[in-house]
Amino acid sequence: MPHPTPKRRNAEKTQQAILDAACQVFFEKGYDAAGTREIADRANVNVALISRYFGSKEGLFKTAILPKLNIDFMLEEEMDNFGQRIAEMFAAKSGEKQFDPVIALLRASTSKEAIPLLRQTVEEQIIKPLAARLKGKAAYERASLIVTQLTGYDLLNRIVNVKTISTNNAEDMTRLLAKTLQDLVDAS
Amino acid sequence: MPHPTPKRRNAEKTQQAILDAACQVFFEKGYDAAGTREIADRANVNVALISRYFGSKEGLFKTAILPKLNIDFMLEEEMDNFGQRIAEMFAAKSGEKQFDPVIALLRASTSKEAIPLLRQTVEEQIIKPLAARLKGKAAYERASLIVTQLTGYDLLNRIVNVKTISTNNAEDMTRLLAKTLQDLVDAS
DNA sequence: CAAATAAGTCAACAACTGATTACTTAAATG
DNA sequence: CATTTAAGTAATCAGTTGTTGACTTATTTG
Repeated sequence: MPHPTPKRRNAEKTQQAILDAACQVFFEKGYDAAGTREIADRANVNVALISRYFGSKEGLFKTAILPKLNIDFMLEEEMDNFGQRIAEMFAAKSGEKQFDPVIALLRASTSKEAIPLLRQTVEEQIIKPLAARLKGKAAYERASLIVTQLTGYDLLNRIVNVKTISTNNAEDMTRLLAKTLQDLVDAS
Repeated sequence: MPHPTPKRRNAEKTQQAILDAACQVFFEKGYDAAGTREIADRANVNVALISRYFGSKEGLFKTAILPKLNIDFMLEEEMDNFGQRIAEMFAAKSGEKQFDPVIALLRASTSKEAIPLLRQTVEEQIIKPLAARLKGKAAYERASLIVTQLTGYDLLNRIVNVKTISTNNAEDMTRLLAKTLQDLVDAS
């Protein structure tokens, strides 16, 4: 008896299962290397349902990953200790294996189809709101450099796994990163 | 008469043609998206010769790209204007379409097979020599943060093509990047 | 309960991937 | 010049990719 209860049908739950599985696989493998069949298998769902519900792999990526990108929680508190807060946060998630939308996006950052989505998200959802919180001149430029620093940090630390970043001296690393970021926040 | 002179045979030149074409294609498309057939076509060479001369696509990548990564020329001059020099250099190559090994490596940075090669190169060929040129404490940590900043800058500026980085205010951008880098060089 | 609709399945397509094998042809060697 | 060695070619393998159309089955509606 392979199917005692032949599985209740529920489009909404199926779509959610696909979205959850997509997050996991895109996070682990990036855009290109993530196969629709693997996503469907992990969701315990037929491959064809991806096309049915999300149109295409690109549509699935858009629906699953992009909305998770939100840095509001980084900007809620005061900005005079932004550097320290963020540096500690990035250091803390160094070893994390759990889903992280930033890593998912970075792993997709070299895929032809994902780049336009990524570009818009970085501009609108990340740099723009950050710049809005910066007082003084050249807010966009400073925001951009904060984002490039954090981007490179996550890329080399968590994707390329460069040892000198994660293992050397975590305290020094966090302190220096905090200072670098805060200087960009405070710069005039 | 399709072949008036049926093409002189020269293994060395053939290998060089493959290497040159490989640089171009890896630079343009990254590791995964670069196909062996396209590389062979651009080199005007049969696909099978890639396997013959370089064993595999990975072997070709290793031979073609990795040796081009060399930051010695960045470290030859004095370090008290490092920030300004490098910031100007990175700003200048913003619009470049020509082969750049850094971009080639970045475009490969999310490919499973290329990551180990990339990691070792970043550690040994980039962070290590840079750290050796930094006086004071936490040289490795400061070198790492310089590299992460430049990595993120190139990734978002030249691969993702984030507009706020390239088009907004180039002067401010260069000035701020120069200061950020120099502070990390001078930090104690 | 029967008909209509929605949900899910299956098999296949067409395009592509990296790599290999057996082959042909040119160049070098004696 | 004949033979050996090296260089290059063509066809193909086995695998994967995203996507689709025809089908079956469950759920809801009248």
